[in-house]
Amino acid sequence: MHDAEQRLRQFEAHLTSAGLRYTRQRRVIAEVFYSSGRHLSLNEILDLARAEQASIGFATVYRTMKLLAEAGLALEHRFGEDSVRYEPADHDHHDHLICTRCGHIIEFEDDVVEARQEQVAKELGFRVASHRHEIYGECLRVPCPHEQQLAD
Amino acid sequence: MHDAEQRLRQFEAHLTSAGLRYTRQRRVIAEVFYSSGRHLSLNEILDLARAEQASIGFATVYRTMKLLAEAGLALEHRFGEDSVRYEPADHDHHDHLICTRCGHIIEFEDDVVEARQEQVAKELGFRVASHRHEIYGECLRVPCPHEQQLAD
DNA sequence: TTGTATGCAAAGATTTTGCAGCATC
DNA sequence: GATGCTGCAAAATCTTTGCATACAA
Repeated sequence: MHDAEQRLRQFEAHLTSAGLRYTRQRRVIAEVFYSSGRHLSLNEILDLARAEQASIGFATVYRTMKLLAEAGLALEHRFGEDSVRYEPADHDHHDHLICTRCGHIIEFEDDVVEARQEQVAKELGFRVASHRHEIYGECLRVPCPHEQQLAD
Repeated sequence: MHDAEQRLRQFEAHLTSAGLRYTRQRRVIAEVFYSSGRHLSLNEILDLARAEQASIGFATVYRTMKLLAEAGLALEHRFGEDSVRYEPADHDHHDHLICTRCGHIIEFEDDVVEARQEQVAKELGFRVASHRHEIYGECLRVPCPHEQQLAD
């Protein structure tokens, strides 16, 4: 995984080149986002950011995450019925396996699947722009070894 | 694709066996749902149903589609940023390829992908309960031959 | 008749935006 | 000092539910 510092610099560069400002709030939000667990909801990011600066508002988190997503530095997900979650876009493409028992999210990637879906799209006359592949299932190990819970 | 009539009978049987009622509204909603295009939003279903019976309310469509989904006769989807869409569960499992230009939705299935994802989950110690695989892309043919628009 | 269903409207939940004051460049 | 940013609150969406009335069995 890329260095969080590198992502912060990329964010700053993105803002600067667009004539936007790298404010204290945006830095704090990006920091907690890149240094914490993946797949965070806006409220989770807000809580983490407020630990650094209590006055930060939800709208600022909302708009900052939109900026990060537009800059290609964060990815938006909507797993199951949940609200939007953000994930740092700091490594290669991957898909997700979601435990229906504890909510734990495992990332995976599979070249065979990737190649096949290109082929399928091609046969249907399509050029792939992006895709989303989520597997929902249950961990076979009991007790479930994944401690993270779907929060918020 | 299964006969729409068959699905209506299954719905009626499901309701009856649960002590629920097969009302005019439920019949109308199921009829338009099974005889029309796939992947309809609740408002699209409402419009179609109101063409048959103008007094039908949104809440009735909402609750009826929930019933159909619980009965396994309809599938809920949430493509991209859209609201929920329903699809008749009247044939084998398949995934979706969504045109980012016109919103047209093509169904596909690929045994290689299906088999690989079982394998991936197994390697990670998971049993697959369900999955969702959506490819977003652009149709290479110009003009786009798909006339259906993402409505509502 | 009796319990369920309906339609309306209101409540919830989440996402998005307007705006007055504030901060950055 | 101008322009963009923040935090608040309100608006906009979409989903879900309470309730009085209507209806199916």
